[in-house]
Amino acid sequence: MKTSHIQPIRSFNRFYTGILGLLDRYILTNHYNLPEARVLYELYHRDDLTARDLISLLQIDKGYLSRILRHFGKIKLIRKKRSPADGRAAYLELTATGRKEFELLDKASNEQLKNLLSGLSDKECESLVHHMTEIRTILLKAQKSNS
Amino acid sequence: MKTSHIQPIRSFNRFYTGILGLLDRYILTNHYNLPEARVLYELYHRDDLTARDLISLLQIDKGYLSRILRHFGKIKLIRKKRSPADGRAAYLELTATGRKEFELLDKASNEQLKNLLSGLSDKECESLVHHMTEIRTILLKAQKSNS
DNA sequence: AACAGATAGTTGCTTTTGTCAACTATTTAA
DNA sequence: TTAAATAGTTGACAAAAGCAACTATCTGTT
Repeated sequence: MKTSHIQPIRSFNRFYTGILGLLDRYILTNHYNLPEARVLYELYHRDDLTARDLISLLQIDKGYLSRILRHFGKIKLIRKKRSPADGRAAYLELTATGRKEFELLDKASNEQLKNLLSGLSDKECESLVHHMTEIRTILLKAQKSNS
Repeated sequence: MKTSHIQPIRSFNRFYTGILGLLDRYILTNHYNLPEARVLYELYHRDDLTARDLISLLQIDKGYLSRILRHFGKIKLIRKKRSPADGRAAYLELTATGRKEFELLDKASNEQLKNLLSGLSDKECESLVHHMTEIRTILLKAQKSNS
């Protein structure tokens, strides 16, 4: 690892922070904030998650999460099922309403991104995806060798 | 732009949100939060910025910014110079203390990133930078054609 | 010059977001 | 059976952010 690479990477990070801010900002105006949206995302994509799982997945405070989940329970987006194996834990799942709600959110995010990319050609988009995949591979390796 | 590219890009965005969170989280424990750090960054790197400039640069609420600046004034990180041309506006600049303070923060960020990348070879780092540059070019083009 | 509207920045008030520590209930291991 | 650990909840609070009203100044129009 060369020190000379640090600056350009940090510069990219600042740039990409802006991009993500742009994409998030628009979506999260109403209804849900970022942590809430992330919770919905995880619950939509994985089964048998507990609060504990979400805490380590999202790096979120357990008190804060508990309130988010209570709120989601109240507005019928999620259901809790006490684990038969462990009476303290509960498996979380989206209700049909919850799934629909996530899909709306997801669709809006797609639209927002499409909008940003609308001026690009197929080739450019493909290239974008390619570079992203590469970055991901490299950073995953970095993370792995760090743990 | 093909719709099929949307999903992998959003997946990368989630991944990179995690990376940025990792890097930010550690740095910003004490002293400054993200908006504050960004203000310091801008003031360190550019002269003759006004509050207005920071608002459009950082997309931050002017009331919130005003308080941040007042705070920075109190702890002697910045100085305000009334613009001779416009009595409402003030040019902002870091004091010597402010510059030192930013440099500490900046150094810590560098260390944090170095740490993340420590397992990578020079080649891999170079490749990382390359892909980042490409992404940036493409996204800048996308943004431009959107405005 | 005099006024109307725009702009830079500040301030008070409020809401949202997030943190912390104490607590209950349950489980695990000795 | 008891002590320590763990899952989750709750209350109290602090930090972060947003909104709208306000002051001071500037710009353009008549």
